[in-house]
Amino acid sequence: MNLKQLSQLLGLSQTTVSRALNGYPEVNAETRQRVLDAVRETGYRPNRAAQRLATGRAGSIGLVMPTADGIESDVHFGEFLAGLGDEAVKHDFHFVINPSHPDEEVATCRRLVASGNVDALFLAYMREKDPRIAMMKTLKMPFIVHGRSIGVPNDYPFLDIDNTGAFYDAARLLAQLGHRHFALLNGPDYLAYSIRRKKGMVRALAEHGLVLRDDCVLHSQMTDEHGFRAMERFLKLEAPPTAVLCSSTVLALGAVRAISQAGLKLGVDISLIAHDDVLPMLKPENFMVPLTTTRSSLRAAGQRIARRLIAGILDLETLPQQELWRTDLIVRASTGPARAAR
Amino acid sequence: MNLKQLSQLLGLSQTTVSRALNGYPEVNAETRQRVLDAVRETGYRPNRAAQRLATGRAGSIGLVMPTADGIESDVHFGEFLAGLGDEAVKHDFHFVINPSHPDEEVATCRRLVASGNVDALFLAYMREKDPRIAMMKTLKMPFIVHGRSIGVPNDYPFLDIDNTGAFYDAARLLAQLGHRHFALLNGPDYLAYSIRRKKGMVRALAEHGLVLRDDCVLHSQMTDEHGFRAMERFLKLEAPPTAVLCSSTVLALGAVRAISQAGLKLGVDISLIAHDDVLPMLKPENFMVPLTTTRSSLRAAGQRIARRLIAGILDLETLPQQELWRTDLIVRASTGPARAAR
DNA sequence: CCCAAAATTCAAAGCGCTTTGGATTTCCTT
DNA sequence: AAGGAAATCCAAAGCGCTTTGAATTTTGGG
Repeated sequence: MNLKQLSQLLGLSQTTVSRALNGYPEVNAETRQRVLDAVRETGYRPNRAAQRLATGRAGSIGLVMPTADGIESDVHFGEFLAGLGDEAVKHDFHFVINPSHPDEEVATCRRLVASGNVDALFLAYMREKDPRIAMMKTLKMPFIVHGRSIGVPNDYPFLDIDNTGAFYDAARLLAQLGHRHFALLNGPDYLAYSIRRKKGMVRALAEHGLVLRDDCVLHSQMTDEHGFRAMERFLKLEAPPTAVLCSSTVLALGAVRAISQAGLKLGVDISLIAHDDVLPMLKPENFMVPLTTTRSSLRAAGQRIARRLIAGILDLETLPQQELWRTDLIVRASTGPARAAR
Repeated sequence: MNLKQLSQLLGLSQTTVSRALNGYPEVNAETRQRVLDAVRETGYRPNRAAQRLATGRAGSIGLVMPTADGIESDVHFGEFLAGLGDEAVKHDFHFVINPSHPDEEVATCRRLVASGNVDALFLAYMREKDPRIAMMKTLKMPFIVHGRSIGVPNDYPFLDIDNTGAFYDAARLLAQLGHRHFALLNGPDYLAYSIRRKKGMVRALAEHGLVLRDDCVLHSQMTDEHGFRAMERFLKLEAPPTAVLCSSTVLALGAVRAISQAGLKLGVDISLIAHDDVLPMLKPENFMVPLTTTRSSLRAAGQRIARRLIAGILDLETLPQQELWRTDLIVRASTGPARAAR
């Protein structure tokens, strides 16, 4: 059943039916109702490909999923996607997900845009001097960056959380509690948020005359295993850290295990603060020793980004182009005064 | 730059250029090379919408992501998606992901198919007597089911793991070790795999004259928290279970915590076997007490499904229509003889 | 009642690509 | 050198929808 058949059935022109369907004003209310009824009865669905070809719009937003054989998947991606989905489903939008090797994201983005399959692009996993931003600015396609790059003009639409501030606050709290030896379990070193978090931490430490030693820093995918192994390694150092910052509760999971396996008590012998993306799968308050965290819902970010993207495509409303969300520092039992300071 | 312009530039007809691009034989090798060169220089990209409209093919596979505001996201979804992606990226396919409230999956599937945006559909989160299968059979679109429904004719293409067998084996092992009181931490009760796993477990127990008590069964989303709370509850029973089966390492994570919090030793006081989807984020061998598991890589399943789907669309090769993968029972330290049986 | 303005409806022209059916050239064979 | 097959290439017809510009019908004021 296509438009032509439907219009013949109704004894109307394609034009009128099309207009009735798309809410144009110049169609008689009664006629419109007839059309709508016919649609319901026949189950007519416009062919999206044709619609797209005619309008140039696609009804979908594109994203590049960094993945490849042998590359670990990122838990956080799914949660973010769920957020995008919550919002997208309300407007009958869908996503076009283009998998890409992490090192070919620029090319993949370009292809995705050129494919005409998407109305807007979502960019994430920002790197330092990320070339995708400059590229997107040359195209006229709406886009939003989740996160921010570093070292490029800051004049693109983004939604980011205050990573620097979050880790500054966290590190400061621990420094104030008297800790002197710090460790950081961070995300991949090429990602902007990792860089910012480290920077925030280093700044706070500097204000207390402290430094972050290179051998107390991990940069890796955020899995339980990496957290465990790194923490294990840190604890074997001659002056092991007593204060640890984690970029994810998943890393924290492994770290906590290493800590208790070493016979140390979290919140007593060693303090830990993790960044909490509010993954339903793993809540910091449910850890054996509830975790102090810097919190910001990844899912909420996804919802917001979808909202902005869709608004941009549909010219609905003008939402702010740049948002920087604060994180909440939530103190639980995993942080306590340093031993020596007691 | 479109086909018309490109063909004018080359002094050829659109037909010839199109054929050169799509590998048809009736075009001179030299001419083809000229076309290819021109494409490289101009950066011409065919408009997918037009291509789609003309061919009816979309170059993408559709999937429905069950999500909604307030509904927890499923960690396993991301890992599976990564698998799909690994394979899809090799053939320049992408996904169209349609978010849907879990209760409206049938309608969403139908819409997705009707939209003409996808060449094939992937179905997951199968339920008992799942209506999507019958629906898909009436349409002519290729599809693959991840998992199997229950109580419907078994004549559709699927890839499933032997859930019944996995949990049968696991339960039998524990029964043989002398355990008499069992518990099950399972996925949502309406999902087919949950039902099968329970069935396999119940069968093994029956063979040993044992039963699975209703108050020792949890059906829920697979999160750490649910695992923790349920286990906590189980341990308060008058005759607490000494043998636990978990549908996911994520549930196991919470369960293990509840167990050690109760002062019990895993593998000694209580035995636990979890199903392991091989999530990079959470490996059973890294648990404080390494977990005995039934293992089957979710990502591998994703890869395989994408492979079959794409082969189906492109008529590449004929792959088996139904596959049932065995799971590996891997014994680690979380299982031991029952106390009383020592 | 008449006529201009407003309200509806329509025919037809794309959107950019694939593909059918033919036309034109080239290549062999006899 | 003629005839037919093979190799190339092309014009034009869609694919199903939106949208422009115009035609037709209604409406309302004088």
